[in-house]
Amino acid sequence: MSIGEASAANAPTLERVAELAGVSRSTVSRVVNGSPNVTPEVVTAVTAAIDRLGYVPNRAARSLASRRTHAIALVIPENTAKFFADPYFASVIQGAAMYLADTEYTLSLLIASETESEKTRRYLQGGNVDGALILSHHSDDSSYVQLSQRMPVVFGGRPMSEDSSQSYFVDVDNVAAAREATQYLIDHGKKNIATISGPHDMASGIDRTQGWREALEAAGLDASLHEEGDFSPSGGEQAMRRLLDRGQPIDGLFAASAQMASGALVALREHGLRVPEDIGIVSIDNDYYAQNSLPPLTTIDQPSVRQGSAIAEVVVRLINGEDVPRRTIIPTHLIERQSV
Amino acid sequence: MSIGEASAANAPTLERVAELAGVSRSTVSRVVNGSPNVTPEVVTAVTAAIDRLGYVPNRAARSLASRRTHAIALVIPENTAKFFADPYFASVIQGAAMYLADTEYTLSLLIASETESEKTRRYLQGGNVDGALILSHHSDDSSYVQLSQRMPVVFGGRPMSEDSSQSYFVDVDNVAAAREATQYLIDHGKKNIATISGPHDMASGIDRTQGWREALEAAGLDASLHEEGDFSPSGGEQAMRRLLDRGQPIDGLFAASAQMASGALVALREHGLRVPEDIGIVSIDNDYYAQNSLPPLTTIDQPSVRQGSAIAEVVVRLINGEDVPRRTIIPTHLIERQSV
DNA sequence: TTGAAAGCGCTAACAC
DNA sequence: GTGTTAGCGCTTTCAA
Repeated sequence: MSIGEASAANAPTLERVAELAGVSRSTVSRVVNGSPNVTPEVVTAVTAAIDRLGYVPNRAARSLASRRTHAIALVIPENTAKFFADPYFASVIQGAAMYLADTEYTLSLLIASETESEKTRRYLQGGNVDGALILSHHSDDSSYVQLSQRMPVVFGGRPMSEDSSQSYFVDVDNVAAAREATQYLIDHGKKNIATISGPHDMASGIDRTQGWREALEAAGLDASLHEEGDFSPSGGEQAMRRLLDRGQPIDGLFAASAQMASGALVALREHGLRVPEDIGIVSIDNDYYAQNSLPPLTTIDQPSVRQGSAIAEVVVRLINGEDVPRRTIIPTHLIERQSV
Repeated sequence: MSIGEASAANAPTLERVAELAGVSRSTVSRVVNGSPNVTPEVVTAVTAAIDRLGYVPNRAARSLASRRTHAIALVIPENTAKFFADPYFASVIQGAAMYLADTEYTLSLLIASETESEKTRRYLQGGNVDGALILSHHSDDSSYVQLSQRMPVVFGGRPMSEDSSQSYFVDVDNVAAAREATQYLIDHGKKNIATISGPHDMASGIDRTQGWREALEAAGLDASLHEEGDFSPSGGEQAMRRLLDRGQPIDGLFAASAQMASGALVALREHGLRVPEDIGIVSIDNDYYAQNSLPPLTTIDQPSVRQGSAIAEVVVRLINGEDVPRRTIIPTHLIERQSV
């Protein structure tokens, strides 16, 4: 016998509790599941027996009988290394895990590596979880949108799909956030405002670029200074170089992530450009990069921990059959620091 | 019927596969579990049936019958916010999740908040997982060491306990790493080498301080410049201030984490001290703090992703009844950058 | 309000 | 090598 079997072997069963309390197994089950149709005295007796035995329901048996797993999958996108390097995702996981810690649900971490996507899909479809949380949804992975038809699925960020209106998602208003950031630059007298955007196959990439453009056009300013990054510091650094190489005047930068802004700072320093004297920067994300860059960044705070707890809450409510709005928008706010 | 039940309801069962393949359920079970005692032809037939039906074993039923859950808990310590802010932990989780993605095991994230520690304990003891991974083990939480007696438990980092020799853990050689870092400073002519250490109730905190002291004493240098931090940037910043406030000369600093080193940099800048001209710094961790500080830090790389995959591997092998050494030491190496 | 009985889908002896 | 037979521990009609 391996060590692993030891604990399960001696675990008290519902039947033992029933014997000790002098009732049937059904009754114990009702008490455990909080059924209202049980006499208070019986509840007391059963509860006492449960405490005495230290009874914990066997999750597998429960799942098998009830056809519910009490597990929720958190699907992590293909590019794992980048995923974990980004503090945004860590915060979202944290929020989701913390919310679920107070519920009866457990979080299962799933790595959807490209080679194993079929395995992941099967796992999800195979009734192993009651719901799924999908993060960082690119335009090329539509399988998760399909999954929505078979079980509750909630996306962190608006999913890229024709019928995203059918999906449940929690997001910040990226367009508005980008507009606000850009407007801040405009209000501070900047005239040549560039953007380093996110990838064009991610909703947050597209929407933030749109917000930047809207603000610029509303102010009658040029909106051609656009280079794309991948949300990472090095992506930001390279995009900034390309921007600088254009040889056009730039006095303002809207970076779609603080990580990219921090990378841009490196390129700017190389070129002998000072922030905020020569160029003002506003970014999105209030993470370590925003707080510890030199100078600290004026940025839009998108509460990512809260976004994590929100996607978890939505999926739980969906599982419970509650009526939940398809889109949940988390508010953002601008934090003024020294980069403008 | 809630959405959640939909998928499970139509899911093909092992029995359907058996019918389609014209064999008994036991045989299908054998094929699914890779039993060697099945004719190749039967394997082919059954595999074909499985593919045709898109059969996925029901995890709950399997667990119930086999008394194995195929789930492994990753227990995250009480202070969640700090936990997630530290890239070290994110890397360890990443490593563990990636390793398990290639196995039949699933990772369940458990938040062991102080208010819910009883719940966590119950969950673990209740046969919900086949094994547990414990990170960041402080000296005051001995319950997990006890848990080792009931199921395979592997610690990330040497657990703080009288009988840590009884536990399985994966760690770097913290003493040697700290010694090497300090020696590097000595070799570069530093004479007054301070340390900002980790907490004194964590093994990594204690061991790294010891390594620093050993190197200093071996070189006949003073080992009194010691202030404690909590591995975080702000902890490092405050510790550096206390060090500076002592008014003693300091020309070298060994920081027990890159995060603390990055915080120390802030305090140093305030005092008008330059790195590496006035003071040389070596830290531990090759994370983005080490890479993106100004200047980039000379540091000891402890491969945390690898540590994560190692704890996962050890627990899986333990579950499989294999013989595994109680301690697994991951090698470290020094990366030279510009802080010395 | 409670109990009896019938599975949930799978594994694991045990026979053949 | 393969099938038969019991359950694993729980939920859930259905009666009482």
